[in-house]
Amino acid sequence: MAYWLLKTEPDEYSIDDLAKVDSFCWDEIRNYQARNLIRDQIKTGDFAFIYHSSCKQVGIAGIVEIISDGEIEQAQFNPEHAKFDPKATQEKPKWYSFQLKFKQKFNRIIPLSWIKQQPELEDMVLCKQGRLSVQPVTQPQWQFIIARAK
DNA sequence: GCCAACGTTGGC
DNA sequence: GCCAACGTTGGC
Repeated sequence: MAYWLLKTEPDEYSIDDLAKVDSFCWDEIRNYQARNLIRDQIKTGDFAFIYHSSCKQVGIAGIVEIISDGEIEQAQFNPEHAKFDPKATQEKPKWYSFQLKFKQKFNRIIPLSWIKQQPELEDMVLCKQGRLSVQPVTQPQWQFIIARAK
């Protein structure tokens, strides 16, 4: 089982929105590093942090469970869709998505500023590479953050 | 809203 | 395949 961190702008879609639905398709990712992780590595039964970016309280807001492997994303084929990709074909899709479901909202956001201060978390992708919207989390990092959330 | 850091595009 | 120009992300 693997752990992940998923960024979202809460003004667009937040942990509270996730809590309202049975499941949700995490799509519209248009970054090759993230795409490769989704296509090749994300599996049913993995868990992920939901991270709120570009907002007042930047940080980790809660936990979701991954409930599908990576699957071909549909928006890329839809000319009406903002994320339509004219270079993608059914035979050669470019982008991938996956399904997830809400597990838990933390009582308080775990702030990025706190994460950056922890020596145990200094190797987190979040600290090293700001811009990756789907990123792996190691088990020690996951456990360390979970402990703080309690 | 600014702007640094990073990713993508496209001419050569 | 290099790299300059451009676009986007995302913290502050």
